[in-house]
Amino acid sequence: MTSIDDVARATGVSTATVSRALRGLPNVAESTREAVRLAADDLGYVASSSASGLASGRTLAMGAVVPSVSRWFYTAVLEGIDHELRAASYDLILFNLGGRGEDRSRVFHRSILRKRTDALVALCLDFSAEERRQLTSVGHPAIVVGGPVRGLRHIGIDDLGAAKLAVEHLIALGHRDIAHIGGEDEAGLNRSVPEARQAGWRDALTTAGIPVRGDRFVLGGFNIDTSKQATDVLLSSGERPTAIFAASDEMAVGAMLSIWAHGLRVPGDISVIGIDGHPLARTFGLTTLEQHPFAQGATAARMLLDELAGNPPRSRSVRHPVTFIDRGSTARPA
Amino acid sequence: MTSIDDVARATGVSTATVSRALRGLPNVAESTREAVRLAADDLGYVASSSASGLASGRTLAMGAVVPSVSRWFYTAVLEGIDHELRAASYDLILFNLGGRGEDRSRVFHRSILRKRTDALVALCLDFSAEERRQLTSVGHPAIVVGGPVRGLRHIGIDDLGAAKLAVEHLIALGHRDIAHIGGEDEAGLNRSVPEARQAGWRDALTTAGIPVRGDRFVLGGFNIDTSKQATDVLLSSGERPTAIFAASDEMAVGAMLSIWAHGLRVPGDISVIGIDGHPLARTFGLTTLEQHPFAQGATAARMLLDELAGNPPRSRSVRHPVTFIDRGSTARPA
DNA sequence: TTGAAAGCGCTAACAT
DNA sequence: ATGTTAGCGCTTTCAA
Repeated sequence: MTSIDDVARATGVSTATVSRALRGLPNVAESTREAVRLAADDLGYVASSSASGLASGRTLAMGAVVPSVSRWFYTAVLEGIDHELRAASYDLILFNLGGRGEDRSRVFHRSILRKRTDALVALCLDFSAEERRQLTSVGHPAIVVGGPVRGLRHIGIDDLGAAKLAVEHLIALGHRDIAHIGGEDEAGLNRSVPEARQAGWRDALTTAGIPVRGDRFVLGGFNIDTSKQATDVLLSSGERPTAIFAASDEMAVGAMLSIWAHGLRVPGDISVIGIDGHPLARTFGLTTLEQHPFAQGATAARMLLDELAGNPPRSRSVRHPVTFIDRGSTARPA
Repeated sequence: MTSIDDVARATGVSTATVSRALRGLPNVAESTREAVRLAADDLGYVASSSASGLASGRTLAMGAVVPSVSRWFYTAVLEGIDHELRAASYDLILFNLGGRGEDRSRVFHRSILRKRTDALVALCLDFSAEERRQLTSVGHPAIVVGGPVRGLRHIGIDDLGAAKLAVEHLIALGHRDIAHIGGEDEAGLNRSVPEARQAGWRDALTTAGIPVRGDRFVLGGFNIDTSKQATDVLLSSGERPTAIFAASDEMAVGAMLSIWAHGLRVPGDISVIGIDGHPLARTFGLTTLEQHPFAQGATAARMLLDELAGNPPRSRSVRHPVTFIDRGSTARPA
């Protein structure tokens, strides 16, 4: 491997100058910089990240801890993060907690505290007080995207408010029998999000003076299949609700499939509304409240990069707005 | 930050011994090892990856270059890779090429050759001769998952064969008017895969003595929406095909949605078959040929880890088997 | 089984 | 504008 010395020798300058020239630092003659660049290119020299990381104390990499990479929301947030990182020439280290819980502390220790990264963004994950202490002790700025957390800034939407908006939309159309398909995450992660959305459903009904019926709440698994099954149950009872508010777009699609399978129409027989802005919502003509995970991820990454650039940390959490998109899956009750 | 010296001092041994003890190397007294572990735990010591990377020449990280993280296939492969890496205590660096082509060489240079990783797996990506030369020169073993590539090993399925199987299945049911919805990748990436699948369609028809009609081939975009539109076109013509072979499961779902929207039944009026094993296939009762991206990713990662462990490189590419799953979306023609 | 010491390839003060 | 010189925190011979 060609090292910085090779380039220095080839150019006839010191390694310090090579380092400065290549990193675009000031106080290097343009002619020198050009010569160094040429030599580096010629020799195929690229600085070793271990060496520069060790010497400078910065890895130029950011870590993203995700509960899974197979869910739309997470990948969309990841893309937002990645977008900002690329602009800043930062690399992305992916820490996937996927499934098993035992791994978690190992991952945390082995990888995160090993200082492979300069900062950390966690998706819908909580940190224990101990973990936060450790993060602080390694000087790792961290931020959470998704669910709110204790003791750490976070980027997210107002889940309660968004859910209320969705249900209020249905109420405004004249619905009074509105069911809710609540989400449940496999690992018990991210519980606050489905809970907030459920609370929004209750609140909106209560505020409108509509009694909250226990049998109008069913649990799905944040995916199409289980939500479809949950809706099957909902529709098998004698009297059907006139509208369904699902805790996610995928769940709403599941509801639509169930409704269709029962020979009913959307929104003719039953109105359906979701939350997310999932691509399928467009495909299925689903009315929804879009949250913008890409933007959320980008915001998080930008905040951290800012901080790493030496700007004063913005300690405040950021609440992203949601967008109401009417695609016609809701209408006044028959 | 507590360093290896702190642990050495606390334990009263040399840093060399601490290093050996913590890494589980032989020739360390059990009592010493225990003491070192205790002290390390106590002090919250974790080795710096930059320092050990620099000293040892190994980063204990593997890079994955992906064209996008928002597509099912890629994330499934990633999970397979991640699974193996975790077992080996390797970290995963994600290089997302997402969209723009200009970025590519920058990413390649800046990140990959910077030796942040010990090995590289590329998803459905080709390498230029120059890039391969560079990879070799940094001693980076590399492998490709997905499309076949020149000059590099790759893990993948027999796309031509799988497509033939799908079409032969339809022919065996008695179909003679079989349409194909071909895939087209946005970035022009991964072109060989859709091409092979299309070739399989042609081959199977030809072999069965069925003329290949140009108007029975339409192009979708490897997603539900465009495939639905493509099918709309297919169905708007006078006489309908009796079966459709889609180049992916998502595309097959798009076809089903179009068919239903036309008031037709699957498989009553039109049979549909896909390729992939996408979760939606189950949801929609789609008959398909499952490829197993998780397994493909795992195989790739394992091969590289093997090689990094010093085992002789397996230079051969690996062809993964596909699994036929009949979910009833195909039947004999009416 | 353990320790001493020489790097690994860079960066960052401090000089010049 | 450029060079000198210490490290950064580990790993790894080589000795003991």
